[in-house]
Amino acid sequence: MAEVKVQKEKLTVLTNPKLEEAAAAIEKAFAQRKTLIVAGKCRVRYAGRANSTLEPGERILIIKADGSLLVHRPVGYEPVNWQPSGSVFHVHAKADAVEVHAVRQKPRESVTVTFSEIFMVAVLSLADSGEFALYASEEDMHRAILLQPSLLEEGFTPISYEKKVEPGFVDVYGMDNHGRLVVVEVKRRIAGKEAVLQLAKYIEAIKGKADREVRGVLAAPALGKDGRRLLAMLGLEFKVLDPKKCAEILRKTEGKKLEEFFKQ
Amino acid sequence: MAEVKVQKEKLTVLTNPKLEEAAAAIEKAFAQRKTLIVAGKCRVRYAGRANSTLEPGERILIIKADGSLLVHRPVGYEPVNWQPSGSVFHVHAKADAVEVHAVRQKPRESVTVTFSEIFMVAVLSLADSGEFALYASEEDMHRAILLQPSLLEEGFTPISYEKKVEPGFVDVYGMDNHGRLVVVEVKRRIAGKEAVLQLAKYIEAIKGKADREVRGVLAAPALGKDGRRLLAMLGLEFKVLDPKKCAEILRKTEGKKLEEFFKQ
DNA sequence: ATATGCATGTCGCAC
DNA sequence: GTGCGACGTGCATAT
Repeated sequence: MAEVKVQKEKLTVLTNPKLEEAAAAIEKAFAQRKTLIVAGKCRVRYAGRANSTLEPGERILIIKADGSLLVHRPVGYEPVNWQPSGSVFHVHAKADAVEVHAVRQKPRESVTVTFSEIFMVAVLSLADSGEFALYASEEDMHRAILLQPSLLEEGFTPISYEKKVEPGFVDVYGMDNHGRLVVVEVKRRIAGKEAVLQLAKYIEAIKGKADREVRGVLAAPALGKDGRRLLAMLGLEFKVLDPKKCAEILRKTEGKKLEEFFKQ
Repeated sequence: MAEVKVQKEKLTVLTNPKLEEAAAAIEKAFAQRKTLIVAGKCRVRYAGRANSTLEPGERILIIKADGSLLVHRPVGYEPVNWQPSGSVFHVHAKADAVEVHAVRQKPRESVTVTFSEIFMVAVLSLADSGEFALYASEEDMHRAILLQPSLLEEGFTPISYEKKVEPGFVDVYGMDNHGRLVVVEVKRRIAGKEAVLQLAKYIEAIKGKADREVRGVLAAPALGKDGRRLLAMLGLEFKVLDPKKCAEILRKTEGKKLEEFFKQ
């Protein structure tokens, strides 16, 4: 076993520790609310909304201070087992195994990772206050239409956004230059059948209440061919709207006019 | 810097390496298709389907042999940035930074992680052939109904499963003891409005083709109250079906009768 | 607490 | 490749 401690608070790494040493380090990491990385041979069981078993193999276990847990196999983007934040952890050193137990309530579920070998234990104190910003989300597209309604069509005037109607929420809702109501469904990806159906649903809800003519417009970067058929059948319209372009518009205008819309 | 190499093939850990040493180790890990874990202070940029920026902070970077990448902040179940498998990596050692670049095609997108400090580099060879099995999935519920149709109701006789109808796939499709067609939509969670709508859609498609009476049954562990209203309005039915119970039935019967259904 | 819809969703399967 | 729906989806938000 080799232990390397650097800057007591920052990083402790054990390589090929004895199982009991590993267990002690893991326990300590829990107590100190540190970030924990364990690599080793383990078996995993999950019981909760579903059940799962994972036979022995070499994986990476990550446990964070907020009570989230990840088990990663050596391939794949997704964790094979996990626990969202808010879990409570316990570790048991057995004769020839170290068992890490994670339980969360609501829903009641648990993950048990049983290590028969441990290659590495890393305990980290990570400080991270860096801001994360995402551009070109659907929300950005909504905002861009509100800021620059001509993106949708000349003469379009927004009335409200994310308006609650019976079946759910209308993304953007406004009026065209002929006085007709326009219901807009926005999608950040190629829109399919379900987007068209969603729009149709809203249209029906609005038509039932309004005495004006109502148009339905699906705004998305593209329209899948399945959606195209349905759209035509239902007498709805499509408008090309690129998320990146919307993000660009927001960047330029700095969103200075947005407050009027957002406080309504 | 402290380097600990153990079992050359299995594990190499650098703690507080100089940036150029870290870069070399990372490069080598890419070349050898190993699993890589880097902890350090970094900034992250993503450009692709959307764009994102993440200002400097201390995080964990994981890169797997299959070309998947994860950036984990010290809190949260989800990676703040990622790249699914199939990405190609490059590392650049700069004067006061190490830049890791991940690019994938289709969709074209890239993640760049720029480390200004590196606390740890761990390079691992992980062997994992352990089988993963999940129980109580929706698929298990389908199977359980086929094996033991009385779960749905006495006298139910399955005709087919995952039958293609115009709007999509019917989960299970059969006949009741009055000779009426039964369309079954299965959900492994509390069923809401969208499950009811999905069922209604299928019913309409079947009704158009069949000359018999058609019943629609939603089978799920529970029904949300929104779903309840809609279900009543549309004249559909609900049957309690517990995923765990279905998994139990499969476990007992060992699925010996399943082949007849699956080969059809 | 429940309901609703987005997500850089990812993934697997069928056509 | 594209379409389609499941997922232990997770997550934020609004009621």
